[in-house]
Amino acid sequence: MFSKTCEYAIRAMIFIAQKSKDGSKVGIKEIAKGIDSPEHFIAKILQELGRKRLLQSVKGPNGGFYLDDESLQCSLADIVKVVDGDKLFTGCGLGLKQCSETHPCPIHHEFRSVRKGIQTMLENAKLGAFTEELEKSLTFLKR
Amino acid sequence: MFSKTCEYAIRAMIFIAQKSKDGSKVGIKEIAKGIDSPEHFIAKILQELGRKRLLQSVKGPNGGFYLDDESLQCSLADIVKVVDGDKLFTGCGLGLKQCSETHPCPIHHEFRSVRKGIQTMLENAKLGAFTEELEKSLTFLKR
DNA sequence: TAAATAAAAGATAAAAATGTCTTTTATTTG
DNA sequence: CAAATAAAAGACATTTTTATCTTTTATTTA
Repeated sequence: MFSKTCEYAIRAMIFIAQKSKDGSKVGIKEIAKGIDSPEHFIAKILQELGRKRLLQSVKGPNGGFYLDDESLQCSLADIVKVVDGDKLFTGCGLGLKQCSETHPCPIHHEFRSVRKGIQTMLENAKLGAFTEELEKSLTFLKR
Repeated sequence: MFSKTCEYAIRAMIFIAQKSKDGSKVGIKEIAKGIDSPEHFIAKILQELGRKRLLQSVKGPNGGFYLDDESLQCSLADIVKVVDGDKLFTGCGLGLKQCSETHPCPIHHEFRSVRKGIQTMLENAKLGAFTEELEKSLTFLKR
């Protein structure tokens, strides 16, 4: 469904969101451990998300990554678009570039509703909304 | 959503299904052209589908690939399972191996219904059912 | 201002997916 | 049976994705 890169991105952003709720910042080492990902690999991903303003960071002592109030309103769809592009939301299920509403592939119409469901779900999933269940250990991000 | 390999596989199987309706067989060259894919690459994929009995073939003059009545009843879900495995249907959206109903990731429950939608859609899409619209050029497989 | 800290950036490597080319095997037909 | 045909199989190449390691830049604190 998502690339591995995107899975890491989502997990990291949810992790940072949780840590950001009380205004604190979190270092890349802690993030990598917290979501069980390669440190430098997730660092690259976060740099990209930072450039796209989905995430904030500061260098130096007491620095780290965090999400401001606006970023906490980001949805998973926003992250997916930055990392994997929007082919999941708009691309043809069979990979046909010329596929469209008026020139559909054999599964175009069936796919439309499925895709819509994915998009709606991801757009409604705001980063700030995962904290409570994580705190209560009703959900998890590593193992 | 699917790997490129799987996209080719589905396109090829729908193509062969169409040709098989009148009992004729179709060669790998014609398939590759018909779905706009690399010839030897799709050949490999069809060999695998053949080994799994989703597809029939005969060698030699007048040989080629075809689908018997049973294979025409195959669903796209069957093909996806052979080519991409069942991670699309059962895997965690965030790539967490330990994720389950009782130990869910933050998006587990939201994902369940989306995944179910995909699975239902693919299981209901039988290879034999695409022919008519293709014949009428209401849908297409290349460009 | 010097030292320490932590992200940013760059370079390289490994693994997986995708694509191409050649040889082998099975089948049919004359 | 010999030749032609077409799939099966094997070897190899390229591209993309994923992962690792090193250097640079920015910031803070003593």
